[in-house]
Amino acid sequence: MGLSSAFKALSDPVRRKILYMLRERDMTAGEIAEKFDISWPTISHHLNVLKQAGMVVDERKGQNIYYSLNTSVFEEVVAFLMELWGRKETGF
Amino acid sequence: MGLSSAFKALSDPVRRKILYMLRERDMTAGEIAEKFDISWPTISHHLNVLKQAGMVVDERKGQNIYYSLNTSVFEEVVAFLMELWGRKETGF
DNA sequence: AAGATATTTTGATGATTATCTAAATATAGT
DNA sequence: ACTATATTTAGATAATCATCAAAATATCTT
Repeated sequence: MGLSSAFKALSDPVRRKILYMLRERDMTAGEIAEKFDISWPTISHHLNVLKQAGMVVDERKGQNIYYSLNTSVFEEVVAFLMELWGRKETGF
Repeated sequence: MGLSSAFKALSDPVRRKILYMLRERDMTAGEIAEKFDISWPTISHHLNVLKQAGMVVDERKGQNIYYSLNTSVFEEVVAFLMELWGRKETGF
């Protein structure tokens, strides 16, 4: 299920934009939601999809919940693509 | 739409397996379908999803239709992931 | 304990998706 | 032209998904 949920998470532009924002700094759910013209529950849903896919981590600090990138899954995804990309018969 | 359809195409294990098989050699739709316990129309549907995403190319040769990998889209996908993966503040 | 703020959960809805069977199309060989 | 082979298209169904409004939960402040 790892690769499937990761690619599924990446297939939505809203979620890709969230990941792209988190690349610069950790953000609260509210900060993230403000960047979109989408309801908070929908953003919360997207964050949950990313969390289930292991691409983000959340941590509560007081009233806020901070989200941050979890790059370990990216390794798996990139590794799969590189293996696919590099043709088998190529020896180097 | 490019990245979304590419990631969506990659989110299905059947389609990932098809891509993985095509890495070794070009195959006809029939050869591909034989590898799965899924109906031919369903495989045809998956091939069409991959084609729409620009990840495979099809070419008719007589009765057969050959499918082959199209790696140009992979560049785009990997580039996006690498940009996401490499943290912004890292200078090297 | 009561009110304010931040975020998620619930329940509902319309859109998309994976799958099937049956029918249609295209090519090759007789 | 007819038949066999290869593959896709059409039509239907059940499952999943993105979205919203309303309600619930958690933490902080007073």
